[in-house]
Amino acid sequence: MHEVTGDRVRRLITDGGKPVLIEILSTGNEFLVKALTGKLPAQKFIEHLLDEWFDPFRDTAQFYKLLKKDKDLHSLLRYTGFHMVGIPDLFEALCWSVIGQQISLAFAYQVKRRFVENFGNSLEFQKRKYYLFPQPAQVAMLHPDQLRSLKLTQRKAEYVIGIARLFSSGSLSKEKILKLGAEDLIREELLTIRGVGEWTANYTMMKALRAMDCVPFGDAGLNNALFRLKQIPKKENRTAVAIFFNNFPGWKTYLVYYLWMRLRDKNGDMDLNSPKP
DNA sequence: TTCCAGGCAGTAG
DNA sequence: CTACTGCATGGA
Repeated sequence: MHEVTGDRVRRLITDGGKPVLIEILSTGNEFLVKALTGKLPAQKFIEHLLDEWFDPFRDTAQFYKLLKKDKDLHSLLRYTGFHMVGIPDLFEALCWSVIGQQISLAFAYQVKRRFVENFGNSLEFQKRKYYLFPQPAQVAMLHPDQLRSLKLTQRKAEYVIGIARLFSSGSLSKEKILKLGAEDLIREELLTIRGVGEWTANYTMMKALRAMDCVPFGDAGLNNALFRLKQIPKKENRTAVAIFFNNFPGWKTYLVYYLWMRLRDKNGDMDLNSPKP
């Protein structure tokens, strides 16, 4: 769905009309966006997309100040400058988090790739194929067996199709969800969806809605990271996790993101002097 | 072989 | 309310 080379990324987008392949170049101070095929959507549309995707205007100074207060968290400061990558499309975010439930990330990526390549609209440019995430209306018509063959479980196949139906029928949309306002109300609403539990609701809210205080309780990776950094006594201790995060009001989501990055760096022996992003 | 992955719904008590 | 179980695959 997106292709990164050096300081630029290509991605197929649509504002409801014909899909357009765009290329975004980051200079460090600004994004330069151009259409490689077709016509670039309105400036407002592009600005909004970049906002939701890269969160460029977030002032993280306060967050780093909080990290500095705890010695055990100093290793997270090596990610200074990283802003959380979002998933602007709510349908995609929900599907992705359902797909990723309970399985390793590597496997989850494989499944998502198969899903996108089988059911997403695509466009070829310079001999490479670029995909949009599958549209709800199309997914709504699938039979669970079509998703099972991509290695989703029967349950997950039902969840994904069910979510697609909610979107294609119009009973669920990002606009409607945002209109609820308070994070608690949104979380409550998401939890009524079959296949969406606490983990998925929080993951979706942080990635698609940019809610700032989301903690995906129960997350295996998160628990591991906190245990390694000596922030919780045992790997599974919901209360300890909650207490830990309460020290970071307004930054819980970012802290989760940084902890996930920290986990990726294996044993934490990354060179602290490596260049910053 | 067993255990665990960026969980959830359904059921029993 | 909490505790338990089946789901399904793949890597360690």
